[in-house]
Amino acid sequence: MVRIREFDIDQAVDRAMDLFWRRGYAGTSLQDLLQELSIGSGSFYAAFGSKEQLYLRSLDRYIHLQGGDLEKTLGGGAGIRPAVRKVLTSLIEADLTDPARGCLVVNTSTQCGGQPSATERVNTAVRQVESLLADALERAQMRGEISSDKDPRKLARFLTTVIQGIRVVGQARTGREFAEDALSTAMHALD
Amino acid sequence: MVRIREFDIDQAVDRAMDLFWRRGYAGTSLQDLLQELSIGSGSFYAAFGSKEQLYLRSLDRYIHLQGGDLEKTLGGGAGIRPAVRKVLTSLIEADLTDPARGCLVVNTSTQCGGQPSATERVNTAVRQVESLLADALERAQMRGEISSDKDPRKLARFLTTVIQGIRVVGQARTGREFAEDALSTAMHALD
DNA sequence: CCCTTTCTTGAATGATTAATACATAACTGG
DNA sequence: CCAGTTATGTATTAATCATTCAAGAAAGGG
Repeated sequence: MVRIREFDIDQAVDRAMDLFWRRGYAGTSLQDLLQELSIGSGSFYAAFGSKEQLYLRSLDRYIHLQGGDLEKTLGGGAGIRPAVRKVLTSLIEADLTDPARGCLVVNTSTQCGGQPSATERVNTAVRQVESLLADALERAQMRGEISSDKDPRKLARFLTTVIQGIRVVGQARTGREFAEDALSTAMHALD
Repeated sequence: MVRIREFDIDQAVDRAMDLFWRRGYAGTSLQDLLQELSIGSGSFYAAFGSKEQLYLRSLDRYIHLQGGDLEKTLGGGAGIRPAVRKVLTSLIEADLTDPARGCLVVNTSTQCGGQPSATERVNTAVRQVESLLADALERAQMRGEISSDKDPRKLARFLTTVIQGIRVVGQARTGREFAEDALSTAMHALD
């Protein structure tokens, strides 16, 4: 009954996410996006409304993907210690592999200038990490892996903060040792 | 022998630093700067060369000021624990007072897109924090405030990472409790 | 095979950007 | 008080920005 879209919207969001991730909001021009997505501006605005809306959509996608990864790692059969270690290690590796990316949530929080819709998402993302960690820590505590006098939520907030910190020093190109020293020290908080 | 400049360059750098700090590089237009500094574009380019050069100069100024503050707090007569606690607490307070600012170094690292001159400064700043903390921790260790089996540099890297993390979650508007939970957990690393 | 609907293409829009040019004004050594 | 030097203010530049618009193309029901 109608002409069908020639590109896949979800795939386009993923590609846009990658571009925003590496170059930031201001650093990604509409031309960059059009070229990366191989579409014209008409299609772009018909599909996404505006650059800002696509950014927010990309950010939502990012938060969803990261949350899924985190949940999977923390929910895998391993104990809480190797699981947390794996979470932190994979961040360090990611920063070493591609230092230009960092974390889209962190990038957003420093670039959005307090814009409500972006700030709200940043807050949501941080709270998501906090609660995924808190749940995992609580389960570990019930299994006896963590001393009963620890507060899982407090520990989760601590680890969330360390995660954000690692993402920052990772972008500062301080080298693997730096982040690994921070990691090994942070792990002692679980003891 | 010549006409003298009508504005104070150092003061102008301070004001520009404040603007870049709150609004970011891309978010601060030349017009914004000219208005804030109350000068014309001719004077601007004569004095600073370009927007980018002024940004780097503002960043240098920021790093210098922050380094001085940190050195002062860590060098004050207090023990290492209250000193470190004060450093972290003041960051939390700053984020609560003015969440739009955050840390200019962190902001730069996520906004510069890997530009060498900016990345280099970010690296320098992180290493500066690391070594100021490492020196203070080493002195504290010699005074017997810190157990001799600790590695001051490792601890310094950990605290540096926590500092960056606090700056991020502070901008995420997660509230005072969040950062304070992270702070109190982090302090145990010194025990 | 045509009509309706939706998508695509590409040019045009006006706003904003950083940066420059130039005439004028201020200051000082001689 | 004049000459030389440097700062200032304004107007302008060329580029780039996100967005809109209109005309043509694809698809499927009747």
